[in-house]
Amino acid sequence: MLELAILGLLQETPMHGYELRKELATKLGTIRAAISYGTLYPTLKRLQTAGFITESASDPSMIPPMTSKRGRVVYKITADGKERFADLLAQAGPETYDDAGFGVHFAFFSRTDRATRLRILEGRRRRIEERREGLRDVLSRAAGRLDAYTLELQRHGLDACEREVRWLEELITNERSGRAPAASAGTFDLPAEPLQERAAGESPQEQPRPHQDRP
Amino acid sequence: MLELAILGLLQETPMHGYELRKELATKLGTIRAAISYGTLYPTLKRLQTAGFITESASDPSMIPPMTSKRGRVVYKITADGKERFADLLAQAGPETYDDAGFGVHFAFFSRTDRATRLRILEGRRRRIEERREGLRDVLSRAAGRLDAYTLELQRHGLDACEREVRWLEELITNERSGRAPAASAGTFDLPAEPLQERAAGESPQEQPRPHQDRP
DNA sequence: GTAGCGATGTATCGGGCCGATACATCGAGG
DNA sequence: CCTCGATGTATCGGCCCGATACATCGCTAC
Repeated sequence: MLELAILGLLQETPMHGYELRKELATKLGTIRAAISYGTLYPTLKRLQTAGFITESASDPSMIPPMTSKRGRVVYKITADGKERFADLLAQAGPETYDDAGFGVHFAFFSRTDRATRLRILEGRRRRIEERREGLRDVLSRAAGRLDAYTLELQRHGLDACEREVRWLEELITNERSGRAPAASAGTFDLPAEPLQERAAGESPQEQPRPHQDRP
Repeated sequence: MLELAILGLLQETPMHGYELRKELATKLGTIRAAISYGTLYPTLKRLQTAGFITESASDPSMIPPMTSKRGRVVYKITADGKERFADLLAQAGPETYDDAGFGVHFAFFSRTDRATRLRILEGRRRRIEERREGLRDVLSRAAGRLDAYTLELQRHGLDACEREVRWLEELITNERSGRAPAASAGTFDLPAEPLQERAAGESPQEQPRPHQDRP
């Protein structure tokens, strides 16, 4: 799973480990908080051994700070790596439908063809529906055996399942009709913020603005 | 984490591995689908070595089927194990607030004193709030850098965070006012099912049932 | 000036947990 | 009779995590 994510990010631009971890954290923030270095470095080593990435020291593209000879290692994807990435993106096994696997695949959906997107979305939906049925069974059949807290936990979990199924259904509908993914209006809207100049790479300012939350 | 769960279940009644796994699955169904045997058996061995549980072969409490000499191993909690369980229940480290840790602790809240319950609930809330703030940051600051699918993933994650915080807040309020946990009315309702006879400990019938679980 | 601090950066180690796999018994149905 | 699914115990390779160690850079504070 991590392999896919790393290959995907390195396909955009070469990076060193620290940077990679940060990008991973923002791109997959929903899935896992932050990848551990105890995972990242061994994985990078593995990918390197397999020939999917190469390392080159002291990249030249460092202008602002960093003008010294510290041992920064920049990783770059190879042709084999790109091929591998495409393979991993297209093929969907059972591990594609668990929380982590689905999250990573979804995060790279903009580089996945529609047929695969639909396949993954539907596989994930089936998975969640199964979990949901399991919880319903427990709540209706085993309810008497369980204490109030355990029951409450199941209820909350069931709720989350139902919500996710609805979300997936919406996404599937959108995919089928060829619309963009983000048709969910009102899910996230800043009150009166100027967020036009996004889609450009940068925004130089950044005022105090302490996290307004939905009106 | 698993250690806590196993000790907790064995405190209710002695069990063998297979049964333990099933109980784990229904009690922690929200948290992890089903514990792997590749996890369970080594953990049992560890607990045994540590002196928290003991194994005894071929339990006598097997009346209906099972009258043979197969190597069924029944695990029983020891006095040390009970002490250990109480310790684990009471103390809350950082791992108590991640998804798995919190879920297990919550599942045993009926055996936790109120002060600890509140501490854990609040710690979890803080954790989720941090995750939520991270997602809000990404959505407001880094939005231009990310594609529509990644953004949608973040939105969905943010939504889940906000929902969970609300859930936790409700639970905290209930704890403080001394009420039972399940005040969430209408969260779970089958269309026209008769599920009155819950809350009694038992229901004697249920005929066909090969291998009843607990009479 | 210099001492500390937080961010940047690379790397390893022990251990928990998972999926795959192997093997064996039992009751039920074809 | 014979296979199939549930019950049951157990191991192995491998991913991934948290803790830890070490080193440099730029900033602020004394």
